[in-house]
Amino acid sequence: MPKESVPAAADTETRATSEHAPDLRLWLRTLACTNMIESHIRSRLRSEFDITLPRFDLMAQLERSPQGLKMGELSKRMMVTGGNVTGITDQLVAEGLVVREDSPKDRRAYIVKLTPEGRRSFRKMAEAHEEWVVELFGGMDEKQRGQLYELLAVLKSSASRATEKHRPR
Amino acid sequence: MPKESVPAAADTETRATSEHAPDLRLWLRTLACTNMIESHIRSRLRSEFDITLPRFDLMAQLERSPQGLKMGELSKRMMVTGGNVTGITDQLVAEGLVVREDSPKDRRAYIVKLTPEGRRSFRKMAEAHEEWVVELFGGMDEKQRGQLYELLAVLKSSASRATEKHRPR
DNA sequence: ATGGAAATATCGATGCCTAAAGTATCAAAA
DNA sequence: TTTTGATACTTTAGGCATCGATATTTCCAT
Repeated sequence: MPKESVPAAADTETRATSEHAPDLRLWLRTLACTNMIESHIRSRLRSEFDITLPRFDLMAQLERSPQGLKMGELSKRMMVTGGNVTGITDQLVAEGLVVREDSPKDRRAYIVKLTPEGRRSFRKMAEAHEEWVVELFGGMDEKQRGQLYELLAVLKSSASRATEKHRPR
Repeated sequence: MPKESVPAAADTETRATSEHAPDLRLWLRTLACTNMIESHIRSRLRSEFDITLPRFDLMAQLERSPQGLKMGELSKRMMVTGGNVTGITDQLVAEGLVVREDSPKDRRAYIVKLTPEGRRSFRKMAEAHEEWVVELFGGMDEKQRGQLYELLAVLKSSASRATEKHRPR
């Protein structure tokens, strides 16, 4: 039985048509780039390290905070809800990459830490991850990357302002 | 009991630290912009039209193909797997926005079409959606938007080449 | 002190997404 | 005609994400 063909790179830009406003085309192109890159990274994390992006992200937070983090702090830093962190942490604990320790100060809370194996494992993955990103952006020259970086800052504050205006009740 | 605080805009850029390679910071900023915009759009689709982005996207495909599309065609155009399209279509059928008709030519296949109500509903949503995007990019001037559009084309082909090199067996 | 509000984490329900396996149909070769 | 392989779709299992509810603990105003 034939394996399902996979959406390799999620080129959302194909949604654009000539009738679309220029801003819409710009947005769809932005989305297409992000999807392509993120999907490539997900797929290599999976094929080369057998890990998912959310788990990698959680470990990245812990690597930067060797003293460990409470579930709620992880949740804030990763910008995801608490219930989500519970599940991802469960998985990493089961894999022996992370431990939950009781907080000595607050019996409601846990302190999550990388295990030695988790730390070792993460460092290898992070190195590869950075190389992939360098490859993905490697077709842009230094000046282009700088320009893009600046323009995205403008976009970010533009979008911030717009979302601000439409206040989340 | 306090309601769970929500990850409003997923600012992945906060993951960046000074030790990160410039390319990594650029990537995280790209991701941050996309997440912020996409999350805003999702949230407004939900609050103003009570619909999800995937359902909106599926309807957008059908709007552009008034003769209807087979499930497999939807899957290809939306760049998602077939099983996914099955689920989303089920929902839209239940809401009366879409119909599955038997293909007269091929008894394996369905033709999915917007219902009149689906079409009416989609047009209203699409108009609002476009306005939101215009607002979100409104803080950039014409020249900046043009530059961004061009730079993203460079990035897209750069990323394409990189993913090409690392051939998905 | 103590009673209520806030904080910490978990759980259950729901939705989107993939990969893999299963069913039905089609088309063409043996 | 029968078989064979490809195609169209569904189903199942697993992961990630949200939301809302709940249990426990802590904090604070009285």
